Amino acid sequence: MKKTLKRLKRDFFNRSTLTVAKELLGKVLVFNDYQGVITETEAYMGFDDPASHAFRGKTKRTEVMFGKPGFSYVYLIYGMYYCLNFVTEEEGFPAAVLIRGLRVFDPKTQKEIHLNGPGKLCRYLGITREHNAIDIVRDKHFYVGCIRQSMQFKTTPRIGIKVGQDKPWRFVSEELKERNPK
DNA sequence: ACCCCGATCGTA
DNA sequence: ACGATCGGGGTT
Repeated sequence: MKKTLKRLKRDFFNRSTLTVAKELLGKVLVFNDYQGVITETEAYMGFDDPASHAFRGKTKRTEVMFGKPGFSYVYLIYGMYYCLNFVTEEEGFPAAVLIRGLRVFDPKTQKEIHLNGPGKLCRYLGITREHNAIDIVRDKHFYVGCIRQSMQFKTTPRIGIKVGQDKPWRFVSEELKERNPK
């Protein structure tokens, strides 16, 4: 019996970024033939968050962060990895949630694997710059669905940043048996 | 035109 | 602990 997967609508993303980041844990990311449970997220938001790409104002790259909630924000980091975010909050307020961890069923090994890390996650799924600024509330092959309620999680500072470490805006699912990255 | 450096990862 | 690798964004 297949569980029904209810797609998250615009209203889900049009809320406080911290709320969206926490509630995305346990939700199902659908990307083409892949489905995975989100296990780790980080929030980047507003004009007062120095770690956010939008901190210094709107640019070509960060434009989508200022746009409507429910769009993807994909960028290249360190010249070799992509990172996937979902835009949150009302249009004009720059904010997004970084997807850092995913449990997926690997068709090759027939085993569930844990993609821990935003770069590894995008590399495995095949997410690139072409998948930036996609409306994941409307797209047929790229969206987020819900099969269960909420998950237990812990809260920590964000990873890999030199500023904004005072903000505990990383959320990690407690159901993980694997060690935490870093 | 130039330069610095990053929301990472794998190897040492 | 460090190198790979390159585009974004600030500065000249």
